[in-house]
Amino acid sequence: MSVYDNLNPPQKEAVLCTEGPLLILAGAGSGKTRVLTHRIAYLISEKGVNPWNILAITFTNKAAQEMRERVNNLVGEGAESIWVSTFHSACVRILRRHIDFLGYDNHFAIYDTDDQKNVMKEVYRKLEIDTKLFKERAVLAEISHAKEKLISPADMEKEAGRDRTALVVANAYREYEQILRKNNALDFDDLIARTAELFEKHPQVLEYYQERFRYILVDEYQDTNYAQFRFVSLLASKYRNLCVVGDDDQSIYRFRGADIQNILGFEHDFPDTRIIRLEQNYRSTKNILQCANMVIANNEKRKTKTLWTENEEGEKIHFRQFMNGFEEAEYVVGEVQAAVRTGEAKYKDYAVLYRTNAQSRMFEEKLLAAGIPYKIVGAVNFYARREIKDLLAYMRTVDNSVDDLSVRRILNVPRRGIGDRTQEVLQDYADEYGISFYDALCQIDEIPTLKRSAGKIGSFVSMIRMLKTKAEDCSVRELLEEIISVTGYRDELEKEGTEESESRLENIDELISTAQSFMDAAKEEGREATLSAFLEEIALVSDIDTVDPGQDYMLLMTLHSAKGLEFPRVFMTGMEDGVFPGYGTIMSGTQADMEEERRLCYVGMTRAMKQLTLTAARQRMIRGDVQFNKTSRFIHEMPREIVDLGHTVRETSGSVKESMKARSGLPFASSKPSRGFSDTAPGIYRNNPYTHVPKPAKQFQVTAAAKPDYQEGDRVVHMKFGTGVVKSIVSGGRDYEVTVDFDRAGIKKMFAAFAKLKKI
DNA sequence: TTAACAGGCCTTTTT
DNA sequence: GGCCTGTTAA
Repeated sequence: MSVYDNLNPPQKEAVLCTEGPLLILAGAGSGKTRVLTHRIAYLISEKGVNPWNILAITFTNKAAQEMRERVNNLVGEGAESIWVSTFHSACVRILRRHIDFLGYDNHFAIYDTDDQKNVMKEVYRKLEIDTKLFKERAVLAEISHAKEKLISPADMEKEAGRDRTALVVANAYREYEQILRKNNALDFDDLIARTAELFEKHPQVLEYYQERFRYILVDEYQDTNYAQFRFVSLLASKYRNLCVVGDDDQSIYRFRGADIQNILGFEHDFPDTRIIRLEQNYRSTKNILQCANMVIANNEKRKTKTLWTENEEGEKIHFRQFMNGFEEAEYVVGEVQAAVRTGEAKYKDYAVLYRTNAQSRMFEEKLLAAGIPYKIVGAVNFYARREIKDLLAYMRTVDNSVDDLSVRRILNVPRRGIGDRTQEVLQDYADEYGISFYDALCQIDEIPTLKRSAGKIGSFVSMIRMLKTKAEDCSVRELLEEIISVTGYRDELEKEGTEESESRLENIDELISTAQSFMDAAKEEGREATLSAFLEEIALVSDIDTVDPGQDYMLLMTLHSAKGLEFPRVFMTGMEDGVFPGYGTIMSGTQADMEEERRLCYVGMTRAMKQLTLTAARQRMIRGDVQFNKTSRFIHEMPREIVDLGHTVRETSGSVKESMKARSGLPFASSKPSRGFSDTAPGIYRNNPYTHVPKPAKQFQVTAAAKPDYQEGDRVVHMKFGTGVVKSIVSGGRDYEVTVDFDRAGIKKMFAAFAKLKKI
């Protein structure tokens, strides 16, 4: 009896089939991590493959960590030389060694979204782009998409042709790249794109890694983008031992460039592919699975498959609707509290999932009040906090003073009386002589116009110099502590004495302990704890990675963050049209967009092992004002006979159960959406002890905005965009969404109440 | 040069 | 509701 006998037949087949391209279509909870880890073990112990020759790629650090642990347990000796990492960190490792082939310094910095925005600001200033006409976010998104497809600024420019708008973006892209290069920095997309470029331009480097990684495994293949596909296929093209695992039904990152074609066309990209399907689910109850299957079956674009399970039938799916988000949160908190009190469950058995991060606030308040331990994943990344970024910018300056962005960030933090004006002069000087911002600081005496600030800048420079010297022979932690004290950063916050400064200080302490544990970990693994390595690790860490399974707290996160995780009990909240699926998808989305939302729903549902509760609110505060939403269309797609609606139902209007019975036999999916659950009679679902007495119905009438006094085809004038023609007017619940083709600014979509268009 | 205030604009989703 | 930008007063 070997370890492989515990696998079911298709799983076993996937483990044993080690040579050549292999596509494993693994449904949710079908044990794919198990297959991957056993496969690695099999390669090493049965096939005599050198661990050194194996590369396993995952999407999140957490998944990588988990796989690493399981591989370690299975393999023992030699496991540490297997590369188990995310796309991003694998690429960083490669680039640190070989990016000099592309003319970069191997000490490059990694820019996060925040840094990218700052670079963009500089681009706008240089090219005199109007922030009103081109949103930074949008341009950055386009650049990102270009990089995901390995499109260079030159390609983009060609493609733009004579399209003015597209040309501006292409120019911005080129300038953006120049700044990054000058700062010796890469953004997230670059990590992949530059590695692919490196492989393509330097065959000898590619060959080195092809020899190194003879066996490649890729998890979550449905979420890879073109650049990642390139990276993987280049690496695998020599030995062709490529095993990818994925599930087209769980593809939820199309918006950031994931190309579902990668998985659907895998057999085409790699002829002679063996395909194995894993359809037995080991995670969820029959009811949960059936419900999820029913929902996903509404998608047209998918490889049809049906998950099944031998698990017990389990509880019904619970659905509860409330008057507002407030009561929804109270219900969730109450349920958890009750179950924990009776010993039926632990906090860590629970996860609360929602569509957007903004929805976490309500739950956070209630949990805080109830004294329940919880952790919110991903709301504001720890490393994105101001104080942390400031301190990291100091460290980055010490590490790589060509990184203008970091130097500029800290030049006047804490306040040193060096203002914008001075910065501008310095930047101009640096630009003129083609030197870095930091070098300009060093040459302050050469700039006559800055006599007055020369002293302040001089002392800043000597402080950085001192830190640089210090960094050479002290640990990361010592350097950090030195920075905190010598800059007066801590003193400044301590003087403030507000609640906010208090929490900032706490964060700083946490950063210090992060540095310490980084050093400890490095020591244990026999690595050197260099400053660069520390900065790199931090750049690639996300929130979910810091979840400690030993602690008993409940988790709150977006549906996206939940992918790859499982919980005994799951709440999916905000199940309303307009929230989930989102407003934008309903109003202006394509069918493909809606299908992605549905897959997201499927992902959420299949996270649950034993208990799944769906909640919705009738009215909800969104962006400051109240919105009224129908129950999510996804709810209506679930089979009603396995959904429990709660029991406390107002008798007068006929119980819900009664009215349901009248349509018995019909799954929700086939009754008209608006009738499946009552959306018209408020106050029916008084199904929890916290529910307040419902208010009179008229309070919940939707008061639509006044219809605009222009029509389709009319010429209108807008304050900023000038004149244009109205293309369409769509009623969007509380306001009208107007699409206008402006003479100068192009096509814009806007809300009538905001836009204040005037007919001319 | 900076702090304080008003107004615009916004939201998916993340490595 | 909160973040960012631009304006103004000190």
